[in-house]
Amino acid sequence: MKKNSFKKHISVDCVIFGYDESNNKLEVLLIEQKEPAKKSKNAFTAQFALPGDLVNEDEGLDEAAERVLKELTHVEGLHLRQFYCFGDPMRVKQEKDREWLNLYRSDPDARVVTVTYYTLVRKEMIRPIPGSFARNVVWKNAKRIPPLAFDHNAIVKKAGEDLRKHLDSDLIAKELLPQKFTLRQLQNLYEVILNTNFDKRNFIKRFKRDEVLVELGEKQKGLMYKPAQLYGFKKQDKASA
Amino acid sequence: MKKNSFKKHISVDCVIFGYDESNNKLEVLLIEQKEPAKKSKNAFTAQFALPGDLVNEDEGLDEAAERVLKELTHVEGLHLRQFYCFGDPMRVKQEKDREWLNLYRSDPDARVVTVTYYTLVRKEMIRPIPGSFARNVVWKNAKRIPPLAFDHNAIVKKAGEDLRKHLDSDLIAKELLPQKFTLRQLQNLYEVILNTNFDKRNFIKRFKRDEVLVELGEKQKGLMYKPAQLYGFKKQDKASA
DNA sequence: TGAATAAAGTGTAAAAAATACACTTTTAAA
DNA sequence: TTTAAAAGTGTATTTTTTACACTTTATTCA
Repeated sequence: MKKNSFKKHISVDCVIFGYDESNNKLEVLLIEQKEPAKKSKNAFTAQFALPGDLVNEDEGLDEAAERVLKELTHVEGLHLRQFYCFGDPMRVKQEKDREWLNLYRSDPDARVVTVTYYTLVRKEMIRPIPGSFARNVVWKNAKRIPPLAFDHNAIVKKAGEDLRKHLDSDLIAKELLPQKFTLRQLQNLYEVILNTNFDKRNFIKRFKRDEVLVELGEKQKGLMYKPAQLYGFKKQDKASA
Repeated sequence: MKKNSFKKHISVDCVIFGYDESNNKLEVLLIEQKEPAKKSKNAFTAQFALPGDLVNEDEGLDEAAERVLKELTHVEGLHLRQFYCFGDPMRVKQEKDREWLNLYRSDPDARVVTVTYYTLVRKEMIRPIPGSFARNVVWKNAKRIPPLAFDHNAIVKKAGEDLRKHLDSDLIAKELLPQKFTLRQLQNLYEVILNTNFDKRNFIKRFKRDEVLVELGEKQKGLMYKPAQLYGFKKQDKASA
């Protein structure tokens, strides 16, 4: 086997959307870059960044994205969707990113092309753990993403566009709601992702017609006001294009 | 600058759809791999493949795709759309592709991740010229793609899906019709790409409603039967998401 | 010049989908 | 039993989609 030059040049980055039902917020999981143990001469300015990593020589792209996700969240089996490949020759050459590259990359000058993925998760289902590169892990409102390392702001933006485009056809809501949920929960989710408001009655008609929901004949319990009917998603046949 | 290991690992591949108006066929441009000048021991079995190449160290991905396209067709300014990144660690490790890799790659065992693009062109607008890797250049009906090198069959398949998905919203027809065209030409194009048949009247209603066409007040000339009204696409404002 | 040919051109009715809109019911707490 | 909070529910209108067939026009050839 030849020298392992592959590993320098391809990375994956993950945009992990976390849905917080309690306040109906959509957030993005970011890491805060870690300062090295022994301080370097220049003060290290930690930036926020997407979780990501170089792809190992023998590792598939999807697999690498899963690994990154798993290392961070200890959750497996989330559906990751590849959405774009960012490869500007200058994308890892900005001054602001220099320090971090010097600290963590065997070849800090290497050009890196990154393949990006997004996924969705219920925020309360995971307790992210900062990995080796990260000092901290934070959720940031998807509408107010701070300046990020590299070209990560562009990546988050594109991930959001893709998410909104596929929300309906991909049945993404299934990944973000509990198994049993109310129509209101479903509507809240759509409203926060698409950043709109729907009329209750019209909103439901769509799902009724498409026959994706099952009425479970159960109701919510232990809440202050009128409990709502619970629904689930129908199991769908594996018939697609 | 460090040693140039980038160039081994990232390629672009282009799915070039050619539209032949005269027989209403949609075709894909393939190269036939070239046998080396001095024959190697084993007989070289030429495969068909997508035009593509390794990305240069200082070159953007889009830029590389444009270069590949230009080298092959001598046409510039076509709109290339990135649609997926294929990175299976085994994608260039099949026995059938060994010979070609040995002949043309400085590091035939290197793992290569490929970023894929598709574009559309009126077939008669270009006369493709085989480049350095290619013995020949051929158009193949998009519905009957022969077995290709590497994972190129999967790439073509996905390109087709993406094309069909974006045909309407991306106004792709604009790239495949002459400046002045008849409604029948427009319909033929849609029919061959989507592989369906439309009712003439209903088909047109959509465009009338969306106000993307301009009636030019001219008619076809010099044909045997009733000449049709000519249309053009409206210039569109640069307002999009 | 008129008959034949080939494709262009054209409208309407029915069904389905999307939208706008407001009051009643249910539950638990006070 | 009153109150608070959210669930639940129906209809009329508009828009969009679909289905469907005959007439008109320009040209070619007897």
